[in-house]
Amino acid sequence: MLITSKPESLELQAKLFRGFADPSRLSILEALRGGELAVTEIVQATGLTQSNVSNHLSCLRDCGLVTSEQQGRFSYYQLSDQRVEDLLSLTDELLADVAKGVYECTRYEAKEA
Amino acid sequence: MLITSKPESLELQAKLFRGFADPSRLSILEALRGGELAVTEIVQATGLTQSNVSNHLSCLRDCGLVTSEQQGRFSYYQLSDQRVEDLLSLTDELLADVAKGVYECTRYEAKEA
DNA sequence: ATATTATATCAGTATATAATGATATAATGA
DNA sequence: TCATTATATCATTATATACTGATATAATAT
Repeated sequence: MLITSKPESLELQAKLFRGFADPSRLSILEALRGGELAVTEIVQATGLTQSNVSNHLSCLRDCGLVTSEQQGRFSYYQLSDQRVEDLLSLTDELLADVAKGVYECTRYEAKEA
Repeated sequence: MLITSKPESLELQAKLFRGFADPSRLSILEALRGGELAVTEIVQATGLTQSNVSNHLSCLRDCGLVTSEQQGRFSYYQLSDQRVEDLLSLTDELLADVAKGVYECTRYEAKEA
């Protein structure tokens, strides 16, 4: 096994995963599984603030996970690719099996009572 | 669409994705695609420091993405599930298609020259 | 024209976490 | 025993980023 440190592609892949790596963004993606939604609808569906949703949507769009389309004063967002849903489904399944070990993901062991 | 904010499961799912959302951890996972490795081998394969690798391995284990087995003074790590590889493959593919838009994933638009 | 609605952006704060260097632990070998 | 090797942990620092509240922009409606 030869030595290669972190090439560009790993940075990109990490950024892609980062798009999924936040509960607020996941709730947005989850809402969008039902189809295209305007920002206000996403705000209602998730319970997040408008500002927060807008920031997360920018992130998701920059990550390539969603696409947006303007119609008048509305911006409609949707999942960009079937594989985004596939990733959500796959991790849902995976979680069902390994959830036992995912309580904590810090470098410190779970030291609760 | 009714209102539900962020249930436990979204937190867990986010943590799972977080395991993948770092270039150093991805390089470790990538190394492990070839099969079980001891920590020192991972250090060599990735070029990361021993301490750093050890911290990331703890994270990956806590996230349920890898499992470890002790043999004498060696700890052997391996991917915990075929679906971990599946997720890596799926995002590889997805990246190939949408990479154009993943240059940046900050809330600020890419404002380069 | 003015008000309202939909969305985006900004500045500031708080928190999370990646990396480092040092040290601890524990197994093996001389 | 003592040295070496393999790994884990600790404390610290620096950076990234999630969130908030305020404001800006722009489209529509009255």
